[in-house]
Amino acid sequence: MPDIDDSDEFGAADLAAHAHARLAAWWAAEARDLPWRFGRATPWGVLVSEVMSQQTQMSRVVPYWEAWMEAWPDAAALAGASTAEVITAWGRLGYPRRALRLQECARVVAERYGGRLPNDYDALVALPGVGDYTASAVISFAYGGRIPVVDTNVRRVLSRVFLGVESRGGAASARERRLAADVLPEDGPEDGPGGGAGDGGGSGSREAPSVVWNQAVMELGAVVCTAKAPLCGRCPLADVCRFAAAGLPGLGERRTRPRQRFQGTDRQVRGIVLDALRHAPAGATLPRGRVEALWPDRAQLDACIASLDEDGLLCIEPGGGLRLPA
DNA sequence: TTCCGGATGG
DNA sequence: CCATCTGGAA
Repeated sequence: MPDIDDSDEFGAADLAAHAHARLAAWWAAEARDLPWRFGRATPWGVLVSEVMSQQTQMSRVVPYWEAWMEAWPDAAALAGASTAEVITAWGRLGYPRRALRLQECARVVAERYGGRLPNDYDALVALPGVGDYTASAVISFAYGGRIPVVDTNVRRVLSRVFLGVESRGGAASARERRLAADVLPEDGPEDGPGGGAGDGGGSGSREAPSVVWNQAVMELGAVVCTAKAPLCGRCPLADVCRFAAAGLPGLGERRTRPRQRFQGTDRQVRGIVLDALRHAPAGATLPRGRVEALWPDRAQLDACIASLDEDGLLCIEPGGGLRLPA
């Protein structure tokens, strides 16, 4: 289905030609040297980096990723770890359910795919903890495949540059997805899959234009084209950006819902409980008395413990003591 | 005080 | 739609 606004389509395609070259040059000069970039990580390592990065700033992810990959270099290794080890190693990255899903994912990859991460979208998106974003990111960044990668940063950048408006909260709109597909550069015949990480000798020298574009758009959104305070003075696309040309209308107006505070929420309580378990001796049970001292609101505490139990993040012993799952 | 690379599963 | 986690920086 073609875009309703034809003039917009042609305009976008025109801007894209400039944007591709500008962003590629910017990426070559400015990309942060993260350890899973430039062909230095296996596809599995790239997947781990994406899962960790979904929830945490890169600067905090890097040391966790390095320790994690050293402990469990591939899916088979992670599949063989105990759940308690995995939860402990996840540390304070946050959203520990994702650590469990990553291990479930590793077990599926190990058992069903012989330890090799699939390289097709349908197989990837069927893995535990892998949705559209992560599947696309793995195909592009790890396998060098040509596919749009759409996360919040990408939506914000593309919407600003090509449409001149802020992207809206909630799921990506059909128009945003179409835009991401429309402006994705074509890859030359010699730029096909395989140029990325994983196979290819690890030089990481030449990535396909679509791969560079995907990474560069995300990077631009992370460090320059930020939500509330974009650094247009340092943006390689500033002179072709429709949002800048329009005077940044409605800058930062994106969320429909005000952000939930953290203090006093179940999320904080769950974090406190899990952190106590991480610091208990390996395999030990945290006695009920110690558990009750963790949070003054007994009803909330017990509700959170029950939800952690349901999530598989801890086990409740008969006397009310808690321990990490085996 | 608000913001960060908010995606995934229910 | 809704819940999920953390801590440092701006």
